Amino acid sequence: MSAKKSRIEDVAKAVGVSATAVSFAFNRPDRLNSKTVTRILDAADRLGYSPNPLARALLAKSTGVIGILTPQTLPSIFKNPFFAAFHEGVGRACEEHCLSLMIVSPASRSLSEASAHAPVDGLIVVGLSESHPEIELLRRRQMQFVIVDGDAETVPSVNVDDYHGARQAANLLLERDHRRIACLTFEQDLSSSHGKKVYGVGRRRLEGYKHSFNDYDILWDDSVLVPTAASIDAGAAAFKQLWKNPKNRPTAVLAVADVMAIGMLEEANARGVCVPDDLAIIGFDDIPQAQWTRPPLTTVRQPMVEKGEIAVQMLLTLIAGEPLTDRHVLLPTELVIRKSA
Amino acid sequence: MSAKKSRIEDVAKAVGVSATAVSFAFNRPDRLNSKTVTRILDAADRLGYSPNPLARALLAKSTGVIGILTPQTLPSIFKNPFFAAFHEGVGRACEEHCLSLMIVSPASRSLSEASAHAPVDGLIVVGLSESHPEIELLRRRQMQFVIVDGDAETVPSVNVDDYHGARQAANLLLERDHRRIACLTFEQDLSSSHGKKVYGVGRRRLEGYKHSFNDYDILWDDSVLVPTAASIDAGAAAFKQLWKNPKNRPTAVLAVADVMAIGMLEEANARGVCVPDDLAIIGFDDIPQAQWTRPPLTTVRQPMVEKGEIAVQMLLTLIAGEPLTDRHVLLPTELVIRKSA
DNA sequence: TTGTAAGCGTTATCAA
DNA sequence: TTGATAACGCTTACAA
Repeated sequence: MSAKKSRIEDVAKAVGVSATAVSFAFNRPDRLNSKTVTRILDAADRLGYSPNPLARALLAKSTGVIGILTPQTLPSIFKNPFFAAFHEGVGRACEEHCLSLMIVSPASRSLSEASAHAPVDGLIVVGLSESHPEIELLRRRQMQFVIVDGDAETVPSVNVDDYHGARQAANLLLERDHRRIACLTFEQDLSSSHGKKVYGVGRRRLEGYKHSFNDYDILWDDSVLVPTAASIDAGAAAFKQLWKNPKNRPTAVLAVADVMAIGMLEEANARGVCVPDDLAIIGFDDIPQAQWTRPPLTTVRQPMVEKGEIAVQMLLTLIAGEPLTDRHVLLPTELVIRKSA
Repeated sequence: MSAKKSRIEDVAKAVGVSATAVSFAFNRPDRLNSKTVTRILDAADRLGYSPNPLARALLAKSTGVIGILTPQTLPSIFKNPFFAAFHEGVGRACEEHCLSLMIVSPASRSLSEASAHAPVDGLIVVGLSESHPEIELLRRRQMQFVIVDGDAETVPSVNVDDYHGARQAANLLLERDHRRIACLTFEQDLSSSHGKKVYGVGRRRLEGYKHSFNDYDILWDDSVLVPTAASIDAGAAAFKQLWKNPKNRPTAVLAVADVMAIGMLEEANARGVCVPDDLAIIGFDDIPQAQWTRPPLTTVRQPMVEKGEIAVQMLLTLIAGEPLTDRHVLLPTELVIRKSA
């Protein structure tokens, strides 16, 4: 039915020149007689020819595409406002450098397998630490990449000051005499690989909470932890779980992500539990929605957009083979006090 | 410094076999002595080898990546909640088929130029009609693609019933005796190419408004149109413009996108203008945020997630060379009455 | 069970 | 100003 895609040879034959000439017409028009260029370009247009990007990239060893790799599923990434902001930053930098962006889907495959199939010049890996076995593989394959939101000593990385952000959040609650505080953690925080906690960010936030608890001589008991997926729904579910047993209800909640906090807050509202009087809530991230909840969410702000921009810049200097002035960027966090705590 | 990426030959030499054998070890392990396979895979692992996806794709004529192409900039796409929902649907389908997703950046280039550089198996084109010259090019290049939110008679497309959604929105206002109504339109709606309006969706929504105006014998005057970018900020700016001249203020606003409506609503709130009493507002899309505004936004709902899913499915059958049962999908819209009108 | 050789669609080098 | 030829890194008949 539909004619095959035309190749460089087809154009060459149609015009009566060599393939080289056609290539030149597209890439170095100056090296050809301008009349020839016109003839070639005309024929190309007529035949609907344009150079195969794959063949081109194979030779150039560059596709003009960078990828984002993270263990989460595609739909959950797009549902997550943190990623929206992060992508905005990444997108800004891509735009600036005429790069396209690929969101690599781990799907059923392993991360490294997925990334091995991805025709990208480099990868931004979100939420995985250097010690993760999949990361180890990327490195062995000489893939260029930057870690975002993960522990890294060797590999270039971008992180925010999770620890101090978390301390400020916990301190606010503690100062206000909360003593029964639950923590909504990332699900991965409790899993480990080779005896090391895999997910650096959650661990650092948890450590911040923990140390503040210590300062106030509150004994830390892992039973305060509620592993929660990064979504509104999961936050709502966490509320139900926490509220089930009337004797054991917390007076406050620290969430490692705003989405969880917002889910919890909405569910509390729906059940007639008053925030912050009956339950104080503090989130983390300061996604735009945090301002619009009722009451507005107290949270720890991190520069999500900037994080994305910086990650791309680092990746690009890496790809260019230039030295990085700062291999481990640490961006500040800041407690934003609104009305939920 | 860093050793070059290892190629298939390196592995072959290390093991003392041919490149073919290495290829087989990865792709048809059954065709090789299982011991040989192990030796090869071991060596590959040791050398950090994995097949070059570009070379592979060149041969297979397939990359396992589909692209999304739209005239907007990358950051504005990610800031736009409509795309978040749309991407969620696209992501769901990609996940299901083990596909990765590429967001093609037009950046400074023309759309067709950008897409010509994209190593994808097919494209979902959002917001461009078939008659657009860039689309014409895609087609001539034998690129597989599906149009979303754009007029199409030949090319497969996914759209929602913009016209009737818009009519319902306008009718609600008209029934409630609003007579001075402004319309926030997409910026592209007023531009045209070859004498045809380029952006089908906005045109259809506008036509819906217009016909309802006619039904109520209100004369349509293009001065009610306020071209507005698809962002909260632009919506806020539109409010300022509309409110500038006290004699000319509308009593109601129809926005072709929720983001515009929300920007307008927020700015109205900030200025002490009461919605819906001083100004009624109706949006379009029903993004999640529409429920959380104060007052909650009355709007026209469209199935954004489903739209994305369906677009991918169509694209995949197209790529597979199979016939499409329905080349032009039209999804329903529905007026959601909340409190802003 | 393994290897040889051709080819995927380009671009780079060098010569004409 | 143009063209032959050899890469790029892999897969796949076909042969051994």
